[in-house]
Amino acid sequence: MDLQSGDEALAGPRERARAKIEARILSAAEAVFAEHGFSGASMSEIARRAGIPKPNLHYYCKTKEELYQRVLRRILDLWLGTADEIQADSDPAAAFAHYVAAKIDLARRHPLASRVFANELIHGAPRLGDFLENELQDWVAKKSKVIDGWVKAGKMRPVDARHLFFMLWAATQTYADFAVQIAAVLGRKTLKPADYDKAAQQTTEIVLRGLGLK
Amino acid sequence: MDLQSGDEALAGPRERARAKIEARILSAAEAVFAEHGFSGASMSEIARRAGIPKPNLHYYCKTKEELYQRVLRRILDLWLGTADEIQADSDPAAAFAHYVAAKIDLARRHPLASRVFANELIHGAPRLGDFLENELQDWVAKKSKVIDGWVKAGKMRPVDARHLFFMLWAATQTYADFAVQIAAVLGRKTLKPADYDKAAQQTTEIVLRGLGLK
DNA sequence: CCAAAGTTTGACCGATCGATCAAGTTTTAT
DNA sequence: ATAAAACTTGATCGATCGGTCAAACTTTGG
Repeated sequence: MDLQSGDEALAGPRERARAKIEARILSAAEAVFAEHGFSGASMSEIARRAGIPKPNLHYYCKTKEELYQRVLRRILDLWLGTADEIQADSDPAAAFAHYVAAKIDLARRHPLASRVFANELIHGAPRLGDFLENELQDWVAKKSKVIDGWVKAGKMRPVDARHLFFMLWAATQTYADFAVQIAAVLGRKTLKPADYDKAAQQTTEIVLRGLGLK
Repeated sequence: MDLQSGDEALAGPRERARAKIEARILSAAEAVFAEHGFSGASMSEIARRAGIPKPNLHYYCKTKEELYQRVLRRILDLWLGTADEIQADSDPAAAFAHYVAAKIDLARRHPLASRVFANELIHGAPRLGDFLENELQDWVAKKSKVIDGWVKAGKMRPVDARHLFFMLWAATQTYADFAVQIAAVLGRKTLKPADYDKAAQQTTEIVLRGLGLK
């Protein structure tokens, strides 16, 4: 037998199995939290959806609170990861078009994450810690300076950058958070790729024109 | 039965007392449902906030489900009651400006109602019945025809009316549903009247210009 | 090989939930 | 006045919740 095989030293079967099951747990938890909210979600259902007994779930995540925090953290990092295209030397029109497209794409590819975050906000963000006051505020301040610069340079119409972000966030994330409503109005069971494309196109059109960029 | 319901001024002291306590119950329930969602809300807390013992609450509303439905109904009627200004013979610019202002005003004056509704949508609208497929779809179809008419008459740029409504709903209701986030970014504890005014002004500005109405 | 560490699981606990009951009090109709 | 109807409330129920425990099983390191 190959006792000297080095593969296992880097990532033994146990470590790999643990990573795999933790991923299944976080995925199941995200889905259940998105569907039922924190209070409505039960550890039993999360365990069932993850395919493990409930005490086993508590072995990996001591409390429901800790599990929720881990799910939430992953979502916040996903959230802050967008809008790299809003830079001082970017072309405003292209940057906003790219940002809207990226946000709509996020709503399409990660609707559950968006819903967990939205649910947290709706209920007053009791488990968000200081994310809003620190990380998010800093993020907005940084990006707002860029936009203010564009305005001062005469590249776009004067605008309150923070309220502009509120509008962009709302207009894009609504396709994840309120997909049920949108699908019903459009007469569908679920949203189709063409719906997201149309959303991105029209939102971009209105916003660019509204900012004097088209 | 010689008594016709509906007119509280002509009703006896008992009817008036009942109307009063039922209003207190619905108000308390709306607040608790908005804060904790359906699952997270407890009949005990609703009773406590309404100032009555729990069994008394069950006397007026047999089940938590029934109480929630009554709260929800009131909200849906409030929701459908806006946008009377979107009529074929209206001026598009004035109509949209009025609609945005009315929606922002609704977010300011009834944030709890908006949050209960948003919470319901986020979790897949399991208790909305056929509201989305019937009442709301009809509402949107009617208003969309008006907008399509404006487009055909060359009064505004071509636009998908339904996606336009999704954008307007999102951009306005975000000031109710995600007020915590917006307040944090703006560095406030709660939103000020000036914040809502600025939101209405800038949203109107961008939308009108985006639709070629300014 | 063996003992320690890591992992899995059925059974179970106290707390809280929505809901009910039965015995009260108050109001209404006659 | 009186009985029926409407309303109030402390006590309590079964169900479900988050979480724990102890006994098993599996993998790891020496």
